[in-house]
Amino acid sequence: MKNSCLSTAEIESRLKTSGVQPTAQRIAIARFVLCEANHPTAEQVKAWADDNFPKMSMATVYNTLNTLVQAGLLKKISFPHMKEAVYDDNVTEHFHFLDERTGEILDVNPDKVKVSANLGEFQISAIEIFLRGRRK
Amino acid sequence: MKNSCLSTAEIESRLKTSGVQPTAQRIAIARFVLCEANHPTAEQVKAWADDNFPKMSMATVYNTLNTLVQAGLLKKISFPHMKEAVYDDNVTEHFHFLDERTGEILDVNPDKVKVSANLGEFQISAIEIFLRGRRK
DNA sequence: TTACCTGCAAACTCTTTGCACCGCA
DNA sequence: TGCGGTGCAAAGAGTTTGCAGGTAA
Repeated sequence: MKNSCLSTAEIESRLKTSGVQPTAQRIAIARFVLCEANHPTAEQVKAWADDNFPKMSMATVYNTLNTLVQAGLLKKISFPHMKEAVYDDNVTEHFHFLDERTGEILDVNPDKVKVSANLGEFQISAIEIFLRGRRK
Repeated sequence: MKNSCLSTAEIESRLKTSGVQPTAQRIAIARFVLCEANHPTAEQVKAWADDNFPKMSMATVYNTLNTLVQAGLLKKISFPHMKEAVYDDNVTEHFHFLDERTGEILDVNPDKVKVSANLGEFQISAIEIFLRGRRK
């Protein structure tokens, strides 16, 4: 579990602030993705829900995740090495590192990476970086 | 059409060299992807085939593209802004730039981009960079 | 009451696979 | 003749959507 974990009440408040009506399903999923999970897929959210919530359908999982993305609480990301999308609770600009040994995705603070590109007549508005490697 | 365009005979020779039996369908697709197209999707290859080849099925398009990828003549890539895969005839290391105005994908020579990252205990084995922007 | 959310199933897109047929070595 | 490639259709994964019923303000 992440150290920045929030209480149910805090999740509810964040949902309201973002204009999302806080239903039981939304609070549960938001809490899981924002507090417990690390770049989960919809499948993983569903698996968690099956163990911790009575009768949640896959459609509700997707609908809820999409709602949270639209509200700006999550980012939907697709990585080159997997076909399913993952949901990232870190909505600030950052990069990703894949530990090829464990398959784990780690966030990389942009401060850790220096990039400079000169594309002549093309003006760059955004940069996405995906690193692979392993623990030394 | 790209300036590095190859004749049918040259394509056939490249296929043989790569251990791929040069059938009519494979020569046609290889020539299109290696010479005419720019990061095409399977759909675009199929559309081209419908106009330039008698009766080629979607399965053959996919099978052929996969064969060419396995032979090392193409790379299959998925970009964050689209769900279908594209096929890249540039198999050397390089990055990509999306012109947000036209949707066009441009290859970026690694020389044009300087990256340095310090991830402490994590050793980086590969870097993928996707740039977005527009022509000035 | 009314708007909105949920569950289910069906649809949809992209890609792969099973199988019969066919052609070239 | 036999191996391998092709075409077709069906299956498959991931995701979205339509609709009926339910729930909360």
